[in-house]
Amino acid sequence: MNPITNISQQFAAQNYKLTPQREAIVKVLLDNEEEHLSVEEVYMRVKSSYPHLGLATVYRTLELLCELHIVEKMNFGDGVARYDLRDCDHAHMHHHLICNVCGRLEEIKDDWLLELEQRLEAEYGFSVTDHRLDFKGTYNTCKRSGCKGEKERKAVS
Amino acid sequence: MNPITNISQQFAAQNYKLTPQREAIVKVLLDNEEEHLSVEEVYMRVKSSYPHLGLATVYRTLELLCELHIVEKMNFGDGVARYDLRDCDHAHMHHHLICNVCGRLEEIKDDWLLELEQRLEAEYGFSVTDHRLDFKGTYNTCKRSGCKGEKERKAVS
DNA sequence: TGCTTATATCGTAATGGTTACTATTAAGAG
DNA sequence: CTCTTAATAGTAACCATTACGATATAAGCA
Repeated sequence: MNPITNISQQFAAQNYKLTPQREAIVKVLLDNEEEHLSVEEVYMRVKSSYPHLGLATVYRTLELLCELHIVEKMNFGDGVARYDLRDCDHAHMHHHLICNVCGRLEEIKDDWLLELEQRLEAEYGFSVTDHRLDFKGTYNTCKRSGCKGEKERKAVS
Repeated sequence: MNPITNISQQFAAQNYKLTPQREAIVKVLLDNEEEHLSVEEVYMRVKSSYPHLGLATVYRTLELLCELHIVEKMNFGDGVARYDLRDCDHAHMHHHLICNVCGRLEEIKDDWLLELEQRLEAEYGFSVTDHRLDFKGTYNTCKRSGCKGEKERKAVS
């Protein structure tokens, strides 16, 4: 199904309207699915298709999308919140690799934690609704070139 | 070894001094090892043993402790940075359970990810230096009482 | 003991991401 | 068409964090 139609239905299901502004924001997210955009970045990009849109609307819309579990808010420790479309029912099933040297951020789509989550349920009486798994380290192909260098990285989120 | 002495040596090893202010801050961290204190919380507590201490010093000291890998800076999405003493060589070997209902935060000391990290090395050419694993969900013993209620929780980090 | 230099601290002003607020506009209901 | 409610725009306020200038403490050296 067309993802916009799909999201529109999710809005309607909870008595929210998919206004042109909201639609423009959702489109930016869909067009940049691979990236983790900050509010400011979303704002910049949406301006080209909807120049009159206000920053506050971006904040409000992203918060709403979060509530509807359409996007996920995340924080990589660089001082700004970043947003990521959730992949339908695979919701939380992805992890991140963050390179200390070049800052590259790769997403891994597999879910490696099902077994662990079962163990949490059994041993801790804790039923998981979401998780987050980030690895920091270096790509072996990256070890020589000091694009940013580990030294100047700010402390980690 | 006395943890203060140990940390003092780590300071000296990198030509930093363990001033009374810094020592007071470290002591607060040691005395609250189980909690993840925010800067403001550290500031409040350290005031009782060192009333004259300034907020900026807390910020600077925690940043320094971060650089020395004595504490870890983390972000749980509540808008403030929180700090956690690193457990000597087990550095990154702990995970978090965060309860949606009551907001409780439990720490799990085991490292469950060694196998995964080997796989990352082999399949992705990525060598891990640190990781972070947080689970969100609910404790089964917690399901009834609506201390905070999931509804009013802010969107997740 | 004094002088010099570097390091830390203090208090506060500035910064910048985020939130709150007021007026205005658009959408539905009757 | 009018009333009511929801959404947006623009901006002011908020608050955690950082930067800054002045003062104080410690170390090195004569």
